[in-house]
Amino acid sequence: MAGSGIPRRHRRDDVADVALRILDEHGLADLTMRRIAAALDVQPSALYWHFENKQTLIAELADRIVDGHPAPASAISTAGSDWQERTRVEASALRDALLSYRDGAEIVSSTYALGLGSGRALSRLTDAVALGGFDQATSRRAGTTLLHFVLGHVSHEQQRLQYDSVGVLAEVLEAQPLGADDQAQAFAFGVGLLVDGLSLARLSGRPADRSRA
Amino acid sequence: MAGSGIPRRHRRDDVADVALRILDEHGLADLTMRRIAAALDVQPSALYWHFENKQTLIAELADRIVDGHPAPASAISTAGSDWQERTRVEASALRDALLSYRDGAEIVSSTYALGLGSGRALSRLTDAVALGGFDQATSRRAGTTLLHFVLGHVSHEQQRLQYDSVGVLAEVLEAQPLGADDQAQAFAFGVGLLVDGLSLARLSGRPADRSRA
DNA sequence: ACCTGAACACCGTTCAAGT
DNA sequence: ACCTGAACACCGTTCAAGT
Repeated sequence: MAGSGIPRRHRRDDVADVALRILDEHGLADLTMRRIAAALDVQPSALYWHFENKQTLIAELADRIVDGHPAPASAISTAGSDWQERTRVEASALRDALLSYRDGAEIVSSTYALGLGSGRALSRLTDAVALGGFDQATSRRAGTTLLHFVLGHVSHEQQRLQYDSVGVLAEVLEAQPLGADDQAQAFAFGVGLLVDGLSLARLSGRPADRSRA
Repeated sequence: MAGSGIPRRHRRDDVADVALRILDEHGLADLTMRRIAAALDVQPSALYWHFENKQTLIAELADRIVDGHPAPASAISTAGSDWQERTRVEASALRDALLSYRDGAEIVSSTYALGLGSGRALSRLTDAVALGGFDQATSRRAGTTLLHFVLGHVSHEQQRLQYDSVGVLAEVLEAQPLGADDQAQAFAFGVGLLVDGLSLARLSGRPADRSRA
């Protein structure tokens, strides 16, 4: 029986490990400090020796999710110095990373909003765009725009997954099944729009260009 | 003294009214059922006669926020049948609507993610794009992409506002002040990118086009 | 260095009963 | 039609004390 005898001892990484497992198996709503503690066979208060608070712990998870699934070297070398392809590759890799854990987009999105986490997701996208020779401010804004789109899209995508699995959302207006392929296509569409917009900015020398067709 | 005597009686709208006031004055974190009840001089359980649960109440607030701040008729008539201008106008009006209440973007975003709410924000953007003669699927995807960007951008914007006011976020990496004008410019940049991307799709006849410069 | 035990100050929601 | 009162089953966080 656990619970009697000397207390279990853990390191910071152990806490993050089980938190990530609970996240993936039960979702963000069930990721409570008390549940993490129970899985470690420890009192809830013990977690506060390892992490200042819950948000800090979640920020650690966000970094692991983003870093654990970088763009494959093969795709990067195929893209070469083609900034458009490279941007698509990085966006797609980020999507894969977020999809690799339940509620991954929510985790990364809230961490980003709070100004916590490494910011690696943003810098990857920004660097990919910068390959196109845009000035720093433009690259950063484009990176931010891409990040907003990716986080929003995947959040939505993951909510659908969850509801489809529980069988809710049936009675809502536009409830066609919307399979994985449709989602991937819709994602590529959005990224393509942004990349095309940037190409046009490069041609005309002006972002947010107001010229008419 | 309140609290003694016959119970206060309210209608559904009264509940939403004070909820919206609490949201704007104290933020989403302080928008609890217990606090709303206290402001109405009523027990928390009384709220469940008017709303099925908290999410349903929040969905009502989301609809009010979006509907309460439509694009001005003057801007719409100026845009005329110019789908690009109309899209910019609708995106900008949506941003204004979200900014008009504290944490407005979060409220609308979570409601949208849960498949609740009227979906008017999405349909306005989609309709604006459709003015350009795109097929229905393309208009819808573009509308979704725009919505993700707007929600993501304004969420971020409102988080900054909150932290700047409390004085946190000082020690974070990229902590330049970033005033209201910069935010508006960054917003216009993102919307411009999407609109430009769509223009290009229309020229070439293909969305997410893969042609090189 | 890492954890316990107990407490503090909260949450959303349900439900029988009242008027 | 609208509300009370009481309860249920939770939260995150703090802190003195233990080993």
